[in-house]
Amino acid sequence: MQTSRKKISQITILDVARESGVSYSTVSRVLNGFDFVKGSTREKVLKTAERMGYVANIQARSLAGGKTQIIGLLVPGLDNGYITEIVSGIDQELAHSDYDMMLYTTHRYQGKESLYVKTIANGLADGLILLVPHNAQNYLQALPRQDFPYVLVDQIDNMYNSTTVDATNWQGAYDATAYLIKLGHQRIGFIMGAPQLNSARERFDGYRAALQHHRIAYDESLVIEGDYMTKSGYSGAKRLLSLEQPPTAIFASNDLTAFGVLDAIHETGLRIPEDISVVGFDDIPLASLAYPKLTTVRQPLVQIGQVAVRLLLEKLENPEREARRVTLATELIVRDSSAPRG
Amino acid sequence: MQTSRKKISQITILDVARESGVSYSTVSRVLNGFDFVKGSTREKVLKTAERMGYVANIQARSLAGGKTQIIGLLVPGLDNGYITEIVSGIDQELAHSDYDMMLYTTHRYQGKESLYVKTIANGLADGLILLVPHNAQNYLQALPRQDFPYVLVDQIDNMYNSTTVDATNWQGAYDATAYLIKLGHQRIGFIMGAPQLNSARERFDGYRAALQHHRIAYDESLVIEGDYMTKSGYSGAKRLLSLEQPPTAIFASNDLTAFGVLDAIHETGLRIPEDISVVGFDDIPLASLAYPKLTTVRQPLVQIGQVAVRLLLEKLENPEREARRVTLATELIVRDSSAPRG
DNA sequence: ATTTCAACTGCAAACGCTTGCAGATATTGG
DNA sequence: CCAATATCTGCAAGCGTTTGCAGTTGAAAT
Repeated sequence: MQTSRKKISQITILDVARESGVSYSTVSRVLNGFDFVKGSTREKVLKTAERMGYVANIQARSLAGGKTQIIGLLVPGLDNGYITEIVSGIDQELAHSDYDMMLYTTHRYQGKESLYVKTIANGLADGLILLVPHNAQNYLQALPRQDFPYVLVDQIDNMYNSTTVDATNWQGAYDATAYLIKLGHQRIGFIMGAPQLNSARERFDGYRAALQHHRIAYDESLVIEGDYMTKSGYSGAKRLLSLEQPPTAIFASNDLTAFGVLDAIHETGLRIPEDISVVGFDDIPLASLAYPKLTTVRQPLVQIGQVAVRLLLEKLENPEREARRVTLATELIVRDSSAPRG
Repeated sequence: MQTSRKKISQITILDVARESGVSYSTVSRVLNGFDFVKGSTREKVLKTAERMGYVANIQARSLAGGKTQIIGLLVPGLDNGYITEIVSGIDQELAHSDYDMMLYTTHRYQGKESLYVKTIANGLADGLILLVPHNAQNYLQALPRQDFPYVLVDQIDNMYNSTTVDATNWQGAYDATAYLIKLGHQRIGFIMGAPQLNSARERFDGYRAALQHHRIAYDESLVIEGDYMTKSGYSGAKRLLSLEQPPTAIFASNDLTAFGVLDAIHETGLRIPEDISVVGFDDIPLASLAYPKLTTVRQPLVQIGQVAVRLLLEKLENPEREARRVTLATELIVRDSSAPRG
């Protein structure tokens, strides 16, 4: 048997009730802002609670069926500017609300993912934001109630008609590719993201559409499957550069990947952008600090987070509200890593 | 009155008990790994729980006095590579354990800080890690039990004899300053961090000690009070550069500040490092991506997080364990932003 | 075959809160 | 001044667990 953890003198609703001479249910009602409590009583209770340093016990509140004023946030990890930017947006927006954030990292470990969802939805939180879950369905199945309020970020799902926030992945990729074509590039390498994410697929589609639209033949050897990580950009670029006829530009599916590409190119001694252009996607803070400064497709990451929160709060306020999908616009940011074909 | 949230069919310990034909307390004991349960019974219960998709209700468990297997983490915000690196370390280390992380951001808003501490320590989590709390005392006072297990990161406190992890701030600053002096710099600007943090004070002391030790007169006009933010680096550098006799090197108290310094210098057209050297502190991931690559004092940020977790887990396993302070070594990383005085 | 004891299992209370319902207290009109 | 009503308050049950204590079982010892 483990050491039994003695609960020492927590100040409870009962203490506050005793101290202010009312019943504990009245205290509860005051604390929850219900009507039917005389103004003077309310004042008195509030003051006593304050004075005694009362802090509600969330677990008890939740157990009893009350609101926790917590919203859960599930992210794969924190090792990535893309995610931390969105989290930051969520955090900012939540700071204006009465809700607190509880963040869980899954490390993409499937076991934990659905466990967390269940735990959170069991009452630990009032709502849930899922950040790029690899396969949303798995998560959503774990929801104990169909109507538990949640929002999906950057991952659509076709099965459950979920409320979703994402960006114009297709259009962004199209724009970037078209921009490179306009610069005179014909052989444009593409390093894809993790194919199970639909952002990756959409960007790929955008890339192909731009090629086709400009009557450039699609060359499979120029497309490398990656996983949105720096390493895959590095190895992908290495492969592209070793082709008999290497590309004159590389479009990486995200900035992290682009950094790997930058690295690989630097190693070969080629100059950027004189010898080869590089374009990324996301515009994480690092992008403008890289050398050379990265041309990229900006996703409004902070805003994505903010919108996710707003949608969730809407849903929380009005559970009847139907699901909707908000897609924010991307924007091509031209910096120093791209130039006309030499 | 708000909409009452109906609890829909959560699978409880009772369901599992009924299904496997034992009492609910036996199920509880199986789930908590206690002895005194027949092997066959244990198996059966485990299997049934698995099959039924049972997930423990943390709130109930906590209320009843059990362990939550959650450790709380309080950080000022997520908008800072320094913090996210440490958090990442914490996260990594926790991933190997049976504990989950719950992260709260305080935005340095005092009201929330002690509220969170109370909430968490009320049983929501089994332990607590405090990341750079502006004034640790405030937090620690809020602890309902003196012996609630917690660890302070990068902030010592003299009052409560807390378990602490930090880095050799003094030595790191001393080393950086001495390095600049060795390069021939005599007028070395210093931009301080938020003075209420003792890391800021220690670094300042290290800077002064190095000057003194090398018999360079301390010049107050070369020291600017900052707050560890990029903006303060920018404005601080502007001020330093507009001195009649501007410094030939600037030591910024952290990398974020150094980025501001870089910016300000770039604007004036001065070259780095030919005209002026810049040194930072922390070595956040951005540091090696900045232009020019930043010379800086590396703190083992990820490791700091990991150590914090390890100390906390130790304490959790053995509550009798006395508090201790672990100070990790810093290391000067020379990159491209510093050079001999021209 | 009985007793004895270890090995196991179950009951019930408790954790701090919310909330339906009933009861109490003002407040008003007759 | 009383009844009727509106307004407020309190009791008690219940949320899903843990755990002390008492009870049951079964095998070994007599």
